[in-house]
Amino acid sequence: MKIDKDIKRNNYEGVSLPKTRRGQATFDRLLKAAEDIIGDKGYHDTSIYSITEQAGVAMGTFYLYFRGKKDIFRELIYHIHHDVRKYIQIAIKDIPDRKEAEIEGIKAFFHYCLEHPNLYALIREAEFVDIEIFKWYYTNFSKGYAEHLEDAMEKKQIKQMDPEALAFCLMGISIFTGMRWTLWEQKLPDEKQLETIREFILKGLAPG
Amino acid sequence: MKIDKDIKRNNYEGVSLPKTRRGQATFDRLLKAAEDIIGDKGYHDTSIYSITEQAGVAMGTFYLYFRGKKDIFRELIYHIHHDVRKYIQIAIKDIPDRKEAEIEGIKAFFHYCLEHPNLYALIREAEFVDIEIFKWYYTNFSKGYAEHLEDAMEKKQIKQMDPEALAFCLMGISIFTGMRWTLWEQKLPDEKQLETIREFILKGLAPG
Amino acid sequence: MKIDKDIKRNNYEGVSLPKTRRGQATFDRLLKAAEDIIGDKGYHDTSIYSITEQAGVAMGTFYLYFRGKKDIFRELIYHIHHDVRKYIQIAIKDIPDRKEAEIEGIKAFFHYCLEHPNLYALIREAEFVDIEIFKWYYTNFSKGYAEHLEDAMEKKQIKQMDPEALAFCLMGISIFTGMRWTLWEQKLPDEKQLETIREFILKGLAPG
Amino acid sequence: MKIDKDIKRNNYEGVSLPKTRRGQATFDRLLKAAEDIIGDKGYHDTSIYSITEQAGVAMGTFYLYFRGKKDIFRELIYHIHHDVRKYIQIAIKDIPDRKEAEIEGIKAFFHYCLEHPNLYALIREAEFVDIEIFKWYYTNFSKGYAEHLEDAMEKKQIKQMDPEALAFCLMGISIFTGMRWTLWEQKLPDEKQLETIREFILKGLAPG
DNA sequence: CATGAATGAGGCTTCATTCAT
DNA sequence: GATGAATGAAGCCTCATTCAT
Repeated sequence: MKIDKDIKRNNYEGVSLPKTRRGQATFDRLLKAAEDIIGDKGYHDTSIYSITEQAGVAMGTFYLYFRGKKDIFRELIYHIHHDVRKYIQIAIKDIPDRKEAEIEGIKAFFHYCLEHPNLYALIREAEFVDIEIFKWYYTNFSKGYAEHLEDAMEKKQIKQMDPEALAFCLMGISIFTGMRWTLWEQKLPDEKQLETIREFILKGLAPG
Repeated sequence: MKIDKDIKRNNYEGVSLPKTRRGQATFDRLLKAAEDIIGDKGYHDTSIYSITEQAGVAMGTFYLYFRGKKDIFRELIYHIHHDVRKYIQIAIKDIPDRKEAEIEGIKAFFHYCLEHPNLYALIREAEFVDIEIFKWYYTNFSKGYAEHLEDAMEKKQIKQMDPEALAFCLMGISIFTGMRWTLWEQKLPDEKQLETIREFILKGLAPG
Repeated sequence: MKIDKDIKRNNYEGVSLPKTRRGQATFDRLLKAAEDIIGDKGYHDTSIYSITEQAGVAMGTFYLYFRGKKDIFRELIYHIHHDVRKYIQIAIKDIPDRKEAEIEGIKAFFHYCLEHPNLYALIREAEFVDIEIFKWYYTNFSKGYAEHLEDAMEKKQIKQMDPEALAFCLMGISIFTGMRWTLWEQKLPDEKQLETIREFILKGLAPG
Repeated sequence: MKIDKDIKRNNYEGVSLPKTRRGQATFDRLLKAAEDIIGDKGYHDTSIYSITEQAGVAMGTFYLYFRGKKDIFRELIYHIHHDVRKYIQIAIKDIPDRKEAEIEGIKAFFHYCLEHPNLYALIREAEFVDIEIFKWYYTNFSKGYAEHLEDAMEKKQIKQMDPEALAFCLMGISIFTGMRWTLWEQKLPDEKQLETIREFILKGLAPG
């Protein structure tokens, strides 16, 4: 898995970055409050007032930095995107074998989901808040994924297949399984289940 | 894949079934209108008024049959659940080989998604509207799936593995891939992509 | 205290009396239901639907007998009026001394209030539902009261004073005290308190 | 009669006090409008919209200061409570004789009722809007009253009796009589009637 | 006599956003 | 940069009453 060097961030589209240190602190508090509350109650049940209250600022302040409610949500998605990628990258950076890296990447993803129970849910919720950011997220993510798979195909570590379709298969497994164990039980799949997932993927990818 | 013979329907929780023919017609019109509009604009952007308007009844009539917006949404999910299962069941009922049936079931699911572009999205949206119905849906669905897989394992058609984990892997692939091609391009994965999915799954399931 | 021989009841003003035995039963059930529910929750928090439901009839049936919500309320007031008077009359009918009869009448009234905790409250509520019926009730009641007092004045049993003002003083004491012990503690004033009330009234009324 | 020096006001239960001068002005206008309209049409026939309209603010503004209609009503009751007590206190502050003070207190109360025809009715209506505030009102009022009577009993100005029962007798007379002449005729009882009330009370209270 | 579906005005409440300070 | 009062449209829901059967 690969991390975008730079997530394109347009400073003037819905979000106005602060210019002073004090402003930066306010901005950060707003974002943190949004993460907490939207993460907890979802986008639609979160009012901007509750965000500013939690952040300890006045209502008007919100609009100094964000054009509206959707914009802070989008900002949140960018942050999660960045976080997840970094988290996974760190987990797999020393694994030379590609197939093994895939498996470990998925496990890392599970861990992320469990550590931030409602954060990753926001990615899924994005489909119903701002479809464009949702598509951006998965397009972006899958591209990185697909490149990796192509690499591995060239090196004959995995079978030659359509990289995008394959990427979505693997993402589907991770995301859906991750959701299942996060929402239902808030724990990892047990050993036997992990082994099943691992085996299914490894055999599915195996060359020949 | 297996279809519940009967979806348990609790008549007295949030939904009041009509007692006369006239009432039944009204009820049906409301449900159809909800399907159209919620399907089109999503749960949160749909007002109850717009549903009644489309159904050609007065606002108050809505509340004769549903306690609130969530209740008609839940009713909709029950219907979709039933529809999807029936659709898939019909598609695979004559396929004797289990692995082949899985593949065809997934293809049928893709077709369903494409034919009802925004209906299946409601299932995903349910996570953010009524988490219980969302969990009910996938718990229910996965049970049927897992039973089938167990069958196939006993018959050595597929490898012995954890059936639930495997069911969620396969569902993850279908649902995520289904979403991808529905949302991005409104068409099926192309031949090469379908072949990739097929091969990945078949190899992943293969015994030995 | 005296009871109107006949409470004027206009059969065609808001209330349509039933003509058949079956109708009479329905009418009675409606009235009983209204007494229960309005007594319990007050006029404004009672819906006609809840009355018909409790009475076991359909909504439309209500309008066969009552023009609207106010009309059944008014009917209730008539009934309570009649009840209260009868109750008191029975309690004092064998007491020859007028002053003693007043005291016993008040005690009987307290008992009525305690036995029908929320029925007498409806009389007070009438001020805010239908001021005319409210005024009717107390005008009527006070007239009977005043006549009695005049009688007693002629017989020199009590001092010569303005009968109406006196009637309202005595009613004020009964009603306000009755309300106090009903609402706060749901029991009678204790011995010492009763004795205070008794003494205060007797001395106040005493001739000379 | 005695006036609370300070009416306990809980700032954080249903009422949010404004923080700026501008806010205070708005708050006051809302309260004044509520007094006018609820006083005029009663609690149940007053819509929040009509209050805001009269106050010249938008609907939403109401909810900046009051959680709901009940809360502004309660606020009103506090104000009336305060007003009435002050009004009576002023009227009797220079009267040394206790029995005479009682009589004058009641007359002052009559005047208050006539000057604010529908304000005191709100106190009675409170029984059907918010029973707790209603009980608070009379509990509070009667306590002051009873203390006064105890004083007078110690000084042998009036007979030794149960102070609470006596207080409710006197309050019953004032309130019921006050209501009678306010509602029926909007004038004071005439000379003869006043004299009757006066005599009845004075004799009733007389020591010995 | 009785039913119960349908009406629709009316009221309540929330909340994203603006704006004067 | 920050405040917080004010807005008002938008949506929810109730319920007295009517009417076709």
